[in-house]
Amino acid sequence: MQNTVIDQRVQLFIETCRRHHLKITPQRVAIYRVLIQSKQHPTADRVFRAVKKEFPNISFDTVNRTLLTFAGIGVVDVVETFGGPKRFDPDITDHHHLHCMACGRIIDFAYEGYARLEVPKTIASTFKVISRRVVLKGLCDACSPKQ
Amino acid sequence: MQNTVIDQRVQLFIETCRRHHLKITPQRVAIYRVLIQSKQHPTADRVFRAVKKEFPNISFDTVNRTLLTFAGIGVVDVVETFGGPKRFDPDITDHHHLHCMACGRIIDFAYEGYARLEVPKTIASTFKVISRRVVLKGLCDACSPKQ
DNA sequence: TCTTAAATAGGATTAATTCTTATTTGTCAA
DNA sequence: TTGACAAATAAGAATTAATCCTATTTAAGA
Repeated sequence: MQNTVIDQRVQLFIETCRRHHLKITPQRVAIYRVLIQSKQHPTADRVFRAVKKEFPNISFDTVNRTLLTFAGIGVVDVVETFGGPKRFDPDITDHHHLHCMACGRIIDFAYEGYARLEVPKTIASTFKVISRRVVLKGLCDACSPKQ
Repeated sequence: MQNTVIDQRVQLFIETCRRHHLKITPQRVAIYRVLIQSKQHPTADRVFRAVKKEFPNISFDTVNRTLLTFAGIGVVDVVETFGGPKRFDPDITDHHHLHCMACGRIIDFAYEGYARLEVPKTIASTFKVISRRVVLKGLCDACSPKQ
């Protein structure tokens, strides 16, 4: 990702924090920077270890709590998983996920064929839908048995 | 669920176990019976507490290990979650999920509009799809703010 | 019935997450 | 610019979820 793009996203992030009366701390900015540059839907521990390079005595709890705070104001998403530690997604635009059952990799994809996954009327009347996503389970290229 | 339906499903379950050379233990049958009668996508702990009524000294580990074994042979599914303990689904037919973000309830629904969630070609060529599901996040009836 | 590998119970261990408390630090108002 | 204060942090303790270890038991095939 380009530096200018990163700075733009950080700027938007800071504005979102202000709107929610969250203090702009260097830790929060560093955590957000790590997040938006990560491709792998990282766990809190992965983010922690990456941020630790810049802030050697940041605590795990700060990273974890911050990620949950970010999720609370909608700047990151907690990704659906099938057990194991929580994983975070800095891409909050509409997209879908492939889960490799072998290596655990989660791969983003967009597909206009799913663009309007309309919700059945019987559901829409009793359930307020906030987000919708197609989740595919399977085997990624690297994990598929080669013949 | 009717007793005859339960017995039929248990019979199929037993046959599946035999096909996979798994021993038919009373614990496994009891765990399976609890599962197919549960509507709430229970955690291992919930299953444990339910089975404990019948087997007062079954161990949590047995229940948990058994559930994972069942998932391995495909008689139950591990459901997608957003953190927290694993949850299990005895319904292995194609269906979709609503997740209430407030109470954590997971609601099954079927919808023929999603019946053929075709996979984009670019994905299908690099990823072997095993299952597909629409995951909706939102608020269930009980948790929606009333006006 | 006998043998044996698989499964279980129970407790210990590890992993993931959250809580507690003393200290520090952004932010807002003066 | 400074001071006050609520919010945020660091560090470690505590909790919850999951897994491992080992001695014992048991289902299933010979």
